[in-house]
Amino acid sequence: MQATIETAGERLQRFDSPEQEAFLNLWRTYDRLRLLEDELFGKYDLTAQQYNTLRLLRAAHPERVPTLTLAGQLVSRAPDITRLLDKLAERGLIDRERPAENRRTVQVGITPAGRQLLTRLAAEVRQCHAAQLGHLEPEELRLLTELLKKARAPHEPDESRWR
Amino acid sequence: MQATIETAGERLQRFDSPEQEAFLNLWRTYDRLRLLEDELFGKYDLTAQQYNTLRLLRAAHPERVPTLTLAGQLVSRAPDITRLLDKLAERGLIDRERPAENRRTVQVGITPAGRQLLTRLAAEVRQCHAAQLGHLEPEELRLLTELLKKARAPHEPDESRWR
DNA sequence: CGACAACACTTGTTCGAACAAGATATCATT
DNA sequence: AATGATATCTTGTTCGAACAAGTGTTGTCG
Repeated sequence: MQATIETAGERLQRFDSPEQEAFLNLWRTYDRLRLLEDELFGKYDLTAQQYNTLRLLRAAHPERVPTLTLAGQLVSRAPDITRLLDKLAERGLIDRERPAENRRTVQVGITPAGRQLLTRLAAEVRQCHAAQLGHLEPEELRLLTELLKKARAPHEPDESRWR
Repeated sequence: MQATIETAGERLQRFDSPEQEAFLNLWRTYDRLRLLEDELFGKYDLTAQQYNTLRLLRAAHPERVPTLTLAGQLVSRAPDITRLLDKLAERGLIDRERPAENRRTVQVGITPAGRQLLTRLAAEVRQCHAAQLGHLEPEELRLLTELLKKARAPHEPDESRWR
């Protein structure tokens, strides 16, 4: 793993602290990689968040998941989870039911059409991830993932699926 | 650096590939850390993107920067750079001028009020970055930054300031 | 010097993200 | 059984992000 040589003097002109440098690099890298995902999902009129919703529902299938539980498992906060689900439901990719025994919750499930869409997308999604990060060695990928987890660990809610 | 032990079986249930795992962790970590930034900047009615615009302009000061050059240096794409600058100009934090010798470009500069705001924010911003990532060892921070750079390297435009 | 291409934004419009307030259902308490 | 508290979404509204089309300016070529 070869480092980009950078003198302290150079770095200090552009960043106020190593923490800021790391965060801005995190943001920048996210933004660049996100571009590729958006391009792919855009072709299918999906947002990355919608795609991940479908993935989570497929993982739970044939179980259903309450709306807010689902929202808590998403990668990114989703205060407008209801409308996100509205859009998926309009397209017949998910369905919802309000059980008679507890009419407070709304149980969300993926439909056959939703699972079909995921299947149809699978190869392209794998290609996209390979294009994003396939140039890293397996060991680098593992290390990156580990450092990212450690970086956010203090900021994960206790009940988070991402802990 | 101790690894979270995770069996392959466990991981494969949640992620389709190590690349996807890395990307989703990148997204998640960005989202969590971003939360802290947003809270801080929200108090001053700034977005993170606006703050970074001001930082770039301060770095260039007393030089001015053409609008699209500035847009290219931002962390995140900004197709609506004009309106972003409009909002900062309304608040007197930046100013713009159209030089007579080349009326195509718009040269953007930071005002004294803009520099004052950055000064006033400095301590809180440093605290925020410390809260975000201060729990990592210097060596971990350096490694994370390096891996992030390497991860996005193939996806940086040639002329990018982020290369 | 006139047409056309290239440059550097600007504006129109649509859409998702965010926060707050509201609505409905159930549970706990007396 | 009525009251209030809590749980679980839903809706209103505002705002920034994104893409595409439009505008004014300068350079180039015949």
